[in-house]
Amino acid sequence: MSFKFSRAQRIRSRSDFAYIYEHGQLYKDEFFRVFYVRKHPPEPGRLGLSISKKLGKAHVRNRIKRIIRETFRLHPELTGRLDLIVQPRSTAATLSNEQLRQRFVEALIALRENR
RNA sequence: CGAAGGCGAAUGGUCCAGGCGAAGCCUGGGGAGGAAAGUCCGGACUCCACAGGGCAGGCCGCUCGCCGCAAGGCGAGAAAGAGCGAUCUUUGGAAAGUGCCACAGAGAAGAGACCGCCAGCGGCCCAAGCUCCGCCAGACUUCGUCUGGACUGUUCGCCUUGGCCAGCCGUAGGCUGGCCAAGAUGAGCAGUCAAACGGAGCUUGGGCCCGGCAAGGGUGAAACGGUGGGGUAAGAGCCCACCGCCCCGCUCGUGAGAGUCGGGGGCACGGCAAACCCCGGCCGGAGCAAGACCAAGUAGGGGCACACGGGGGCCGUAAGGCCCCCUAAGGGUGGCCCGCCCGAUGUGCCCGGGUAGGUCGCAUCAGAGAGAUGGCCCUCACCGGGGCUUCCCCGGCACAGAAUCCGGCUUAUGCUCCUCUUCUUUUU
RNA sequence: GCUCCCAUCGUCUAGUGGCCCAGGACGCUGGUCUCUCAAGCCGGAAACAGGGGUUCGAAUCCCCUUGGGAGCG
Repeated sequence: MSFKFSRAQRIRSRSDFAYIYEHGQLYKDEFFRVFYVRKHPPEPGRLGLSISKKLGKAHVRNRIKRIIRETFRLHPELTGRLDLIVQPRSTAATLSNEQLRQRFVEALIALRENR
């Protein structure tokens, strides 16, 4: 099985973002806000990231994005059939890499049970 | 993540052929920085109907040389300042003009006289002494001579000091008014004693006014040369010597500047230009979300208004600067003027409608287009700590990440290496 | 990414080189008033984002840093 993060797995167009913000559901916890939409013809999940400059300088935001993307790639069983837009909150910048991974997996599990 | 290559063939355009060729899959060279950062200066590039001259504005500023369009950098120097020193910091013009220099202080820019010092001349007042005249009293040696002409009390006015009270402003405290006490002084009245004062001149001392001085005190961030001598009523570059300063010349240096040089000048010329400004150099404006092309879509939309374009005073050809009135006077030249250009066209306002896609710009092998360059493990090197020390264990390794590119500046930073020098300590 | 703007008591602000160890309002706080609270009256604390420079003197002028905010086809 491939763990690539192909272009099809990314939310890219402005209209897709607008649709998910408009029609999606919202999950919130201490570290993330996640907008998500369940797709009825089952398709691979897609991910969009939105990080405010308030979280830190460019290298800090890059680290958070990489860890979230990595977690998304490694857990297709949690993200299938979902379009996600993840907004990390400013508390996420204080987490270590390992903590960030764990918290995001926990968030995805909570999100699945919330359906 | 990905240039490139291979497999792949949907779909599109064409009458046909030929050719182009998306997604997906495979291989895959290569893949963050010295600051990629801040966006503080520049440049390339693109557009702005854009050939030129200017106004305004911006940036830069010791000298010479080199590199550069420029910003800036490098090297060698100059002056001033800091430091024991190595070294570091600063840099056009204040004698073109305008402006500012609070408070304090006498005076803040061709300044000033508060305290202070002062001879002579001058004016006024007071005190003391002497001389003279008149007046009074007494004594005596009787045409006159000698001696003396003061003190005390009280009333009123004014001044000073102290105390108390009231009002006002206030942190202290101050101002105004009233009362009391003391002192000084002027006028009136009274008393004592033998008697109860007037004038003129000179000298000395004191006070005030007019006047001379700018040495000293004091204020300030800053006070219009310093030291010594002469000089004077007291003083002063008033004069002199030395030091300092300014100007001119000469010499040296390409120059900023320098000189134990020569001459002149008694000396004036304070600070601020990161205040306006002046001088010199450079710059047209905006910015890759610039801009170009393709596709789709709309409409070659409708209505109303406007049509050479203000006036006056001073400097200037004009922009511009200062002041006033009237008001919104085609548009473009992307701050403005001249000039130039457009004009069945342009602008302003109102109403209505459409797009939010793609490609290029966009990279000399980093390069996307919701934005890659990552995580974990192993090994080695380095740094710190510890231990059972040819080894082992634990921890650490910064600042921070391209989005058109390039040149600088500034700021943030861990470790390693190299070169030169100073100071301190120790040893010799 | 590019181009700009702003920062003064807890909040809103005044200030445009010296009169400012920074003024005002609301809020906070101590006292007074009241049976109590509020209002009123009297008083107090509280700020120039940070650093460096120019100047005799900086909230103000210049530079750097930090933190907020706005615009763009």
